[in-house]
Amino acid sequence: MPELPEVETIKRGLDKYLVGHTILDVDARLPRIFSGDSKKIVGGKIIEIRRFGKGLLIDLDNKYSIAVHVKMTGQLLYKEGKETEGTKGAVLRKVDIRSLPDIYTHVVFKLDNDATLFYRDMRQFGWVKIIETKDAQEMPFFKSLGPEPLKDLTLEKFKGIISKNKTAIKPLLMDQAKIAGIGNIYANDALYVAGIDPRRSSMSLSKSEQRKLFKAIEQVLKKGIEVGGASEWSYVDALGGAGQYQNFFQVYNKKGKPCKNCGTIIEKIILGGRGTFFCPTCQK
DNA sequence: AGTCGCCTGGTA
DNA sequence: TACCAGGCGACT
Repeated sequence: MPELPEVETIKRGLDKYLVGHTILDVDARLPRIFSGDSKKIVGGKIIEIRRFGKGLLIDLDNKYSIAVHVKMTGQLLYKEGKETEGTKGAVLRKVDIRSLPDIYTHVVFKLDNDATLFYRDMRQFGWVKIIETKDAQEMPFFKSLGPEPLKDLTLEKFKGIISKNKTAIKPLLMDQAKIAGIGNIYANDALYVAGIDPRRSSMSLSKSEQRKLFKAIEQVLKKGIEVGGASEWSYVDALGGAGQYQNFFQVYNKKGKPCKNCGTIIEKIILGGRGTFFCPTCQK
């Protein structure tokens, strides 16, 4: 699920529903995606959810944390207690929480008050790790992240990153070590909003283009968060609900459709191994 | 910097 | 049947 706005939406859902619960039991059904000692978190109370790039940390009050990366199809799904079961799950649209756990559910966290947290992942690319909270920043994934848009990625830092690299601008935006959180959807859309060809060498951008791209990144990420992320594929929020950013795609997944600005047909190429969509007229 | 592998499912 | 998919890491 993927990118910053989607993971942020999950985080906010977990803030609302998961914090305060005590973990009573952990059932790791697919050991390949699970690491660490599940016994360490039993009895721990969830006190905070933190997001770094596309990764999440669920902190407990006993010095342990659950680190989660959902990669392409992972989902963190919260089901409330029996007394009110269905009032949240029933309105669900993409994943019916009442049907869990199913064959794609790989970790089940049994919580107090009859609530449950499920980690569900069709493609099994994601991971769940039990770690000591103090070790989180030392994990390779979290340690390698660059600055975050909408947080510590300032225009000055962005200009520095852009001007020091000669790689194509789109793969650079998606390099988590350079900038954390941008994935394929928002990289495509931000470059469209900024009017920049995704194949351009990063260092070839003018000062004005650097500023436009910085603003475009903030704009598309903010919009993504505002509408709860993009549920074009399997992404859902913590209650199994769909986001709406797919209705606001500028160029992502729009091959063959007319550009919203000039009507030119949107093209698709492969860049850095990923599908890349752009308007050959508006993006130079 | 590019390609492949990890997996499963949806679509042409 | 072949190719595609919000990611990432380990290879060349």
